[in-house]
Amino acid sequence: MNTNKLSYIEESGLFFEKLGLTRMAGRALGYLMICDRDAVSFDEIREALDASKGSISGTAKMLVNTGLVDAVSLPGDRKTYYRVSRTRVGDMLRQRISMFEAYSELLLKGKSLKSRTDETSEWLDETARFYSRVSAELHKLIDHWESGAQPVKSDHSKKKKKKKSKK
Amino acid sequence: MNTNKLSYIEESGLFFEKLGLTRMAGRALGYLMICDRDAVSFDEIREALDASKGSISGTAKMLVNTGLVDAVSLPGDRKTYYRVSRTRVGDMLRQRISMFEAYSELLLKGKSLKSRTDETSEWLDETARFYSRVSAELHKLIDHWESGAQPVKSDHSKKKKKKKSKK
DNA sequence: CATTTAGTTCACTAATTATTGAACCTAATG
DNA sequence: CATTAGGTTCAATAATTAGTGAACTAAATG
Repeated sequence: MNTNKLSYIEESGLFFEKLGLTRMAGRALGYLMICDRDAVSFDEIREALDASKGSISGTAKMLVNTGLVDAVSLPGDRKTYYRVSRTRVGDMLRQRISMFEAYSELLLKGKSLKSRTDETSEWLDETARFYSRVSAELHKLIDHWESGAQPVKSDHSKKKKKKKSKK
Repeated sequence: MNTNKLSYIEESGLFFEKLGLTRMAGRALGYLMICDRDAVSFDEIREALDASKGSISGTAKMLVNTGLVDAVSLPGDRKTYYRVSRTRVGDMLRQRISMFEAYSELLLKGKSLKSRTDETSEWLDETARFYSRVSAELHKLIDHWESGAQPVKSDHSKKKKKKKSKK
């Protein structure tokens, strides 16, 4: 594999590590993104990343469980293949949104525990409302995008891009 | 301190730990939110959290550096006091948005490294455009909110402010 | 100048976690 | 049935990191 691709794989490893995956999972995902193949076997991933079977085993499970990667099996072939998930683009964001909601709730709970009203309680209240709003707007944005403003899944029809209506 | 507040502090510790702070920093922030005092000294925090000076020292620096907490000093008093930051509500979100932008760029870079067009490259492109859009919309939302759609900072209008005179 | 106050710094401990590599498992194949 | 392919599991290692506590510093106070 060429140097650019190898360093992309490392970059991807570091990026997803920041998001809470393991570095190895980030590497594997980066590899799947750029490897120009429809699906890649367990052992091909292991070799490309120069890692142990144990590590790839855990990594593959993690990526499939979080929905970032799809496992693919083929008739007459006992290997498992992997590829970047065909899920909708918003799926990853939805998880993040739940953090905003949890934050909003944490702030409101904090406010309710206070026994006086002060600038901090006002801040708690406003910030909670803000993140609640952020969450709602993001859900709207995802729904709008996924409802066809942009084509998403391979749908076996002709790819014609419909223009987005102005918001 | 009552049990509810103590467990809120722990809950806050765990929450912010998930966001990448230390557990102690999350505890401190939770404590500042609910402690019903205008500002709290280093040693009061240390005592409330039953932690070491070293830990609170690092924690206080971290919270002030990330803008979540303001340090306050008073004339004729050599202690440093801390309180939940008076920054605008969007400040914390802005940092998160930069991750969406970084993600979008990572995906586009991945696409550019591919030597063929396939479903994965379409996915890379669309997902990149989606997160770029998410980022833009969030910036708009923050600007709108902070520009006065909702009151944010203690301004110099009708809100009455209390003077601190502690010693 | 000596003491006190308010923190800072740092070596160490404790805890967690990713990765390895070898042993193990199980379904398919010879 | 024995072997092999394709993983899974787990004990051990490596690496990172939070928190402690004691030694230290710098500024204010007596």
